[in-house]
Amino acid sequence: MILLDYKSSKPIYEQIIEQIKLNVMKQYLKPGDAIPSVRKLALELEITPGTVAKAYQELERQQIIETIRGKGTFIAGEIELKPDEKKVLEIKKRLQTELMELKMMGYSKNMVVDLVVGIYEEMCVC
Amino acid sequence: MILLDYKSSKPIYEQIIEQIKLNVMKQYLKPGDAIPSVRKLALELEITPGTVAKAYQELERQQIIETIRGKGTFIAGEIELKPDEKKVLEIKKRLQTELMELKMMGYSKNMVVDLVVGIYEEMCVC
Amino acid sequence: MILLDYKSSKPIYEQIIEQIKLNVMKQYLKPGDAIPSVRKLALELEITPGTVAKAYQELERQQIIETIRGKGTFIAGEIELKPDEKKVLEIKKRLQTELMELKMMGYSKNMVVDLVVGIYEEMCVC
Amino acid sequence: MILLDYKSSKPIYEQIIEQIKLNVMKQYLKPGDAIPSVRKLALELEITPGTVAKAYQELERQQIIETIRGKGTFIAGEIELKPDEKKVLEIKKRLQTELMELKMMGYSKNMVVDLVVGIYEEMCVC
DNA sequence: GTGGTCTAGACCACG
DNA sequence: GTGGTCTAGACCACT
Repeated sequence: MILLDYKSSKPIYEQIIEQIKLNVMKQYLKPGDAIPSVRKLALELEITPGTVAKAYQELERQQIIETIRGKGTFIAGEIELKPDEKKVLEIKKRLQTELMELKMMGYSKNMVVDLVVGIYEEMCVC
Repeated sequence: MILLDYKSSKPIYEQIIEQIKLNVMKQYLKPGDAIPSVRKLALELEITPGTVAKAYQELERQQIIETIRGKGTFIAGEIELKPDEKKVLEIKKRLQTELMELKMMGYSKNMVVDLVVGIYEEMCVC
Repeated sequence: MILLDYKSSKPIYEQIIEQIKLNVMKQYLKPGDAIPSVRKLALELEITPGTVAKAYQELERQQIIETIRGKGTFIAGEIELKPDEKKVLEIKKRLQTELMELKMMGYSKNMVVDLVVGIYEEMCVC
Repeated sequence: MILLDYKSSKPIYEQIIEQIKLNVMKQYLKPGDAIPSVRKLALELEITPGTVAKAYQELERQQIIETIRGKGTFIAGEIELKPDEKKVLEIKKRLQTELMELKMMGYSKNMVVDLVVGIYEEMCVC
């Protein structure tokens, strides 16, 4: 369910966050579903519990998951869509970096759009 | 010409690389144009020369610039477009991360496409 | 009568203690009134009896309730007001934390006082 | 400058967060001021660097401080006051808990207001 | 059983 | 020098 790239420079805890978000978006994980306990996932991924805990805490901060004391961790009931101007700006900057790389490799506007649409559609059930 | 965000988590040297590439793409910098020496740029940006040197080294490796001993540093004659499968894959992964964030903020496919087209067009003279 | 927030970081048993105290203060519960047995309340709140028992023990220690073997549990006859210097100090510390958060959100002194008065008045029959 | 209560049940990293916020509010720390490095503060407080790092990361998330790569950590330039409905509700709940305790010790409305005003005024320069 | 916190180290990239 | 990440444990409170 969660695949890590241990060689990646992207921190493991961020990879976990992303994978779970992706699973939620693809509706493999639905509101109320339990996700593995910190220790269980740590064993499964062969990492230390602290790293999983860090990921879970960030996900809880983002209200993607909810922890119930002594019970476990669950996908949050309602995930609110709140557009955040500041965050969009950051994302735009990062997108620019990537689009620039593509453009330098000869990607035209249409090719870029096709690529983006492909990624977007693959990401959801819509 | 080069604007740095010292608070950003993106390394300064990467920001320099990116800004110079952007200038090339917007044709503010054309093949053969001189770019400031390491020391001069370091002074201008109020950073240490080592950081600028690191950026220039990487740009030279990517054949965006050329250093001619005793003369200075220049934008490379011809920048070749070489689509690199591996690199595209990496970019796709990073794009997915960003698109996911947008989707979680309520961005529809069309909104994402608009955003991307906007960034792409702003990036070039086309 | 007792509402729990299972997602809250505040322990369930503490929530029970607080809710019962609140009921006493609002005079929904008066000296001599019976309160549900541990098992009954546990069933009602869908939690384990141990958690309810823990709450009742603490309430008994604070002389808010009294357990009469074979009869049940009741609101204590007279609840004494004993100002406890040490406890007030602890409360002040915690209040400071909360007031600081409010201040950082732009709450002026008057706004804070209004808020506090509102909470206080809502809490009692006065 | 930062005093910890090692016996407190309040996590050390939260105590650090609070103390720094307090210092900012009292204007002992002003925008642009450097705060001790993770290692330095850890040595000073005789705790491990990880705990300090956790506090600093949370403060950065709240935009109270800013870290500049390889340089250090500084008080943020502008601290924005953004009232957050949800957060206020949480604070109200916690305030209710504390006010209830006070009321049970015989504190009248006026006494509570005096206490709160005292804490608020002590907290700032205003 | 659960998650939260903390220790005492380590390694890394950055400037 | 700086902060960020991670390990491999430990202890705690809660259910």
